[in-house]
Amino acid sequence: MPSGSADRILEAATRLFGERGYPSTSMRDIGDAVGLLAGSLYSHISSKEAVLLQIVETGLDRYLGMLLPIVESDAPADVRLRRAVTAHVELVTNRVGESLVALHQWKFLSGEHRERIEAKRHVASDAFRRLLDDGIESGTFNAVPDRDIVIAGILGTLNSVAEWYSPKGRATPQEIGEQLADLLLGGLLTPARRRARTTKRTDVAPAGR
Amino acid sequence: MPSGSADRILEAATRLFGERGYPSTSMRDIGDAVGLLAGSLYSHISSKEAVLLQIVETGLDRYLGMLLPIVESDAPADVRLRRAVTAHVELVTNRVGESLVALHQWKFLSGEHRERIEAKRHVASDAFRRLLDDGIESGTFNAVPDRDIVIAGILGTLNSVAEWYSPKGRATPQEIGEQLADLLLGGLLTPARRRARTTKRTDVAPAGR
DNA sequence: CCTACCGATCGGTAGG
DNA sequence: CCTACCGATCGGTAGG
Repeated sequence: MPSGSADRILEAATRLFGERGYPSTSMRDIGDAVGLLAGSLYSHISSKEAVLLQIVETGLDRYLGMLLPIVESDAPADVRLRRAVTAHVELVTNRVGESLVALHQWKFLSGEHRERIEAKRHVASDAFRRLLDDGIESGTFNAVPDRDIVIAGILGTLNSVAEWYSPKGRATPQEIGEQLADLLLGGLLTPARRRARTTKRTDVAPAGR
Repeated sequence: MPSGSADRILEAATRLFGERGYPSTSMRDIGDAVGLLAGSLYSHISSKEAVLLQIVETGLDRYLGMLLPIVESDAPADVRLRRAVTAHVELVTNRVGESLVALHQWKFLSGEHRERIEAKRHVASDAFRRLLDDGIESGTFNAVPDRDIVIAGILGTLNSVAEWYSPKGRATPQEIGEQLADLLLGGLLTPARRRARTTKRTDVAPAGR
């Protein structure tokens, strides 16, 4: 139950950075949100960028702490992927502000801070890559020409949830997670239509590179 | 072949707004890129926000001009969806800067400008909704509990391409488009595994809301 | 935690 | 298209 001044500043900054972006949020905006003057914030924090770094790194660590045990469990690859998808959606919907900052505002970190965050982002996509490899090797997933495209596609879907999710929307986080898992794992096509398309695949191949 | 001063300013602003974001790009940055002083830009443009609006609206109009004829053609729904996916990827990879600005920086437009852009964004998601409805009605697509989740999932994947695509990457825009279409239309699961999962669907249903 | 302030930078303009 | 400048706002600090 965080309620110290530093925590309240961090909470307000998380919300504001997520809503308006880091460069568009001034220290005066954050001060207004917590009832302090801009200058007074510096009794509790060292710099604006240090606040950003802490939000981003906390969010990324939380995400990896959720993702890695799921990916490294010994369940079948498709079960692990489904769990990763639903857990991802639940984390992101539970912490929209933190997720938005961790996903987009890290670009405004400088130098070594930014490099450390980029390294942790790689840990996450590497985990998905292993998961995909496992599934292909075991015959659970279809072989794909380029795994990185599939990974980027999956993460594109999952990360975008932070941008449109509203707790007032029709669907619960669980329902969103299940439906996106169905989309990414099962696809849209009905089984009958899928067979028809598969046999005609070369008809729609690109003309050439 | 645009090469007037106003066009060169627009090109530079498109690249800079896409790379750093609108609030982090100063008129001096744009001036540097085209070899003018910040104040001199105002002989060719009326304001920084007017430049943003023109980039966003041009990009969105270009996108709708591509999407709507595809969605409204009389091909089967899955063919139309595949065409929309590949065309989306080709447009976004062909104009990364414009796409990034149109997709993310419109939030910094104010008042009526922003409202007009939001309306046009709705036109695009409405087109996808019709397409999905057509496919479900004709039995081409599986019925889904909430169409908007599927649409958001598809657009999340497609729009994220602008953030990671590089012309120096392994895959061509055509290959990316085909693979993402396979992912979104066909899914990852092999046919055998798909049947196994489908019969056990209720096992993994959420505990409740 | 406030008062009072710093130098830097912002979008934009007048006048030529 | 430049010179010269405007008021506003920025992140941050000294001193209490």
